Amino acid sequence: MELGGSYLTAKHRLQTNSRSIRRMSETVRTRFAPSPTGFLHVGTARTALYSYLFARRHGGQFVLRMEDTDTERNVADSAQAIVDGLRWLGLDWDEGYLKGGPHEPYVQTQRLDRYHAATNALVAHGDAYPCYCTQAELEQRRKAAEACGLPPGYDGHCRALTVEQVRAYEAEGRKPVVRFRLPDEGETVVEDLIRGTVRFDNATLTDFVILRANGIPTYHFSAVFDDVDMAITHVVRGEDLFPSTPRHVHVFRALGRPTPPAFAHLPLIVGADRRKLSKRRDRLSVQQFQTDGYLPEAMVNYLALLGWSLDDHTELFTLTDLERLFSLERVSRNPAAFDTKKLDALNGHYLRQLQPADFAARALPFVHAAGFPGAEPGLLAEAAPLVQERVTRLVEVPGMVGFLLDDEVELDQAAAAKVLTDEGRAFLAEAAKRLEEVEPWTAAAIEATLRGLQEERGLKPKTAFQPVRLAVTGRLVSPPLFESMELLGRARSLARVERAAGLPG
RNA sequence: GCCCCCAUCGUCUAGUGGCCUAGGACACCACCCUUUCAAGGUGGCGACGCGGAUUCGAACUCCGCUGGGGGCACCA
Repeated sequence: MELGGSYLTAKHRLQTNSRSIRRMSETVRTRFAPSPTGFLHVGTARTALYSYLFARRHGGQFVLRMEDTDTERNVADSAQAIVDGLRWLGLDWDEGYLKGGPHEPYVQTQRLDRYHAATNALVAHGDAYPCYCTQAELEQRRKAAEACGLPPGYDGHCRALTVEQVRAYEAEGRKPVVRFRLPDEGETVVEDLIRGTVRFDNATLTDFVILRANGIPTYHFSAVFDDVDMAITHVVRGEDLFPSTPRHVHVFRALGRPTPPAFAHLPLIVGADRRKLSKRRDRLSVQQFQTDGYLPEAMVNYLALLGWSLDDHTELFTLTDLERLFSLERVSRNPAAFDTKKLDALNGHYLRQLQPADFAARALPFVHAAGFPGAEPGLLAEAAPLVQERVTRLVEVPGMVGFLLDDEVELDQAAAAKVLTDEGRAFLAEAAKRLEEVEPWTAAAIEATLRGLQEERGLKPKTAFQPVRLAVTGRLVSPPLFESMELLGRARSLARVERAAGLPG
């Protein structure tokens, strides 16, 4: 690209670039445009969800675009991590990154030639101009302005440079940026689907950089350019971008789209401390929730509820439900605090709803990772009904089924001291004998036998059964006892009961 | 400092002038069920930030205040 003198000579107004005129098509097109600077953040994920849902609800298209113009902050593999997160949540995109489509490429650093052509045209048209101010100069003037109580924005220093001034700067070896020229007077109106009509006084808006000295555009330009180029009809994004929207409105206009897309600025998600979610304080990445044992169904449901509601009582939604019911009109305007408790409750709900085989399949990786590489899905599926209503997250499953997987269980010492009294051990000894006779080895038969013995001895159920539970599972808290014994099998159950019976009190 | 947004139980929210002595969910507490832990059931605790104005009547409208959040980069 060329900068400098060429801008000054092209004083005539260019014909509006026909490519940038793109009527709002009837089909809704939304996009999710993350920066590959890390993992998929829960706040970002919610933005993606709402954007996706809005497109689906209206039979439109959902586009995935990578905004990697801050090359300093790009993190290797993070685009893939974001994609993985979206796929895990079940948010499929119709075109874009990794999928291609009519507006390729969908990675901004691969679109530099387009941005250059467009910024050149903007300069020629008078909507933008090269600026040679150095960072140090800007900083100095900003401070001076602030000292006088003036806004810290750009002061328009390079707005009307003479040819001589430009030559002088060029001779110094300065590399210019390109700034977008904003009106000094009047007001800019932003129409927002969630916030309504907001007016900004143009006097508070200052010229901003759209092309860096290194030839890479800034977000405020590339995002707008691509939204025009990709025929995006609805921009759904976080509220943090709301104050930048008047700038964008002007760039849309300059790019030949006098009516910008519809905007929907979502309220921010804040932490339990009501402050912006922070990588340091909060668990933020969708992947982290995945490895902590949350189900995508729960995550989607929770995120949907975090700033949106259907009515005064419906709380459970599948992604498919949401694709039918979601609406931006019902998005809340106040920032929502991320509350893990509610997520936990939803996760427990969805965990309990899973078919045993499905539950087993989802829990298996967690069981394997917890030190039971030999665990079989079949056994897990059998144990599922006992475990499902007792866990909140998948990571808790191994702890619950460990006694079925370990050849030997280690008895909780404190529990043993409490429960393996003389009375308890006597019960265990007799129980072992009777258990040998139980036929068939089913929970019902085991229960009948043990309950018979307990009543015979005049013991309270607790006094009788807690020692058995400890013997069989190693703990005083476990899945239902008789069902567990059935699953464990006669041989292992008996061995454990006998062993505990013989232990010294 | 300047600009913008927001304001109902601890949290997510319903509520768009009378249906509200403000509804639901999560959390919490109690009870029931029960061999443990859960799950489930029943009940309870718990909110319209403050001050004006409009109105016969304000959670709902308007103004001010207070409080919270966001933004003012060659980050997005």
